[in-house]
Amino acid sequence: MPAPSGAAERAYEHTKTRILSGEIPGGRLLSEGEVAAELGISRTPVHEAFLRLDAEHLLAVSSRRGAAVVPMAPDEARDVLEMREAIELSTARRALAHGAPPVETLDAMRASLQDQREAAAAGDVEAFVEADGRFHTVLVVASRNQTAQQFHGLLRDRQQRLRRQLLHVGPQQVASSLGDHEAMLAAAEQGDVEEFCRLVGEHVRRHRGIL
Amino acid sequence: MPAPSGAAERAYEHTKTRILSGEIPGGRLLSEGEVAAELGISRTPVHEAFLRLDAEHLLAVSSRRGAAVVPMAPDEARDVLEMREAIELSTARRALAHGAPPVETLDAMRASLQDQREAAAAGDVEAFVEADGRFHTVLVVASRNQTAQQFHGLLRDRQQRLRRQLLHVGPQQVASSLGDHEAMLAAAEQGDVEEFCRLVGEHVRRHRGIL
DNA sequence: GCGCGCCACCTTGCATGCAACCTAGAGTGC
DNA sequence: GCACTCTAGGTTGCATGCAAGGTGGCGCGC
Repeated sequence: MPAPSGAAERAYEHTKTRILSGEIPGGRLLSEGEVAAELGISRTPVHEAFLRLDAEHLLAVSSRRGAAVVPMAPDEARDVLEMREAIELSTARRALAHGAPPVETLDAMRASLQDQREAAAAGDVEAFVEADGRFHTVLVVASRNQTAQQFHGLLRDRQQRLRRQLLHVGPQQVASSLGDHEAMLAAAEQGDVEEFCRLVGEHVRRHRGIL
Repeated sequence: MPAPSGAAERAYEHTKTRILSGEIPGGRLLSEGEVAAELGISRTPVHEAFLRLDAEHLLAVSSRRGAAVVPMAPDEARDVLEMREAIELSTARRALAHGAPPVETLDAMRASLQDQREAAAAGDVEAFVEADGRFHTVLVVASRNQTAQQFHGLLRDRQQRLRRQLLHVGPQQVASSLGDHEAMLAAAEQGDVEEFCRLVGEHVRRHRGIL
């Protein structure tokens, strides 16, 4: 996101960042005027931003009552993980349908994996989570299914929020994920679809166990 | 859709219906003022409706150039079908995880199937398509995965549009689908997850063959 | 005839104003 | 003390107005 030129875009990014980071707790009421005053813009673009966030199920706007940050149900983590698994399996099957993917794809996975190793070595959990997300996105993008990319992006946002508030990513999770990812990359390099899908399933199951 | 009380909601439903039905061809330029004048409301709620439609990838709004109805790429049908398969497989696995689903779920499937039989007998393709969509939604709802329901709803909208413009649903497709659905219901009644998933795969593959 | 620049029109983005509506709280009757 | 009403504040929904930006077409120079 280079430059949020429009006021509506600024309001959207501003509010979304604050919700995803957990700076605004779930259940908290936001008002359009409040955000508008913070950013020095009018209520109109803030209204649009709130509607977008409502469509992403991050905010629940009630007519003439205000907008509440959607609190996270314990089931939500399970739902989001399940959808991510479904989408990543489906896109992986397509991306690996004709054997190993092109070098650019593998290089992107390798680069992300290298970042993960460095972040893990440095104990930088934030950087690891970021690289982790990128790793899982590579094959989704490589599948060239734009709908899948759209859905996967929405899921990543919500999972980021879950991770901050429900899960506590510790060193052992980092190490475990890193190992899973290395195995997944190896399977992708050999174009072994079934093995890759099996690993995705295990990976998700492990995440789910943390709940 | 009981009563579109708000002006923004009216503008949304109005425009969406016209896009999905194919009344407005792909590539056609729409302007907010045009729709606002048609409905006798101001541009503000129309603007909001356009943004929602843009988020659903039905409309592409360009700043100060107008909004174009997104033309349908031939790949889009494949993408949408693939995502539907992924979501329906995932939700079916959960809904059937503990054997046969509750009676309400099976009854909903049976009711939709009965509507399909009647529509097929009467040669009413529109009614069949409607009941078809309901059938596929039953297990998604039964999975109680709200994210899946949200995604599946978006996919149904886009598939409806594809069906009107790319596919031509004829009597043989109706008969074929009806047969598939009956087999799927039987598998659901017996709680046979693997058989159900296999049938979903075949069903989707058959649809895909029409392209 | 052909290419180029300018201008008028059309479009959206945002600010502002007003009215409807919901909610919380004080005040009143019992 | 308790329930009820009514009012005052706050919030959104929508209309309107204005300005910035893009597009197409006309006219001019060649």
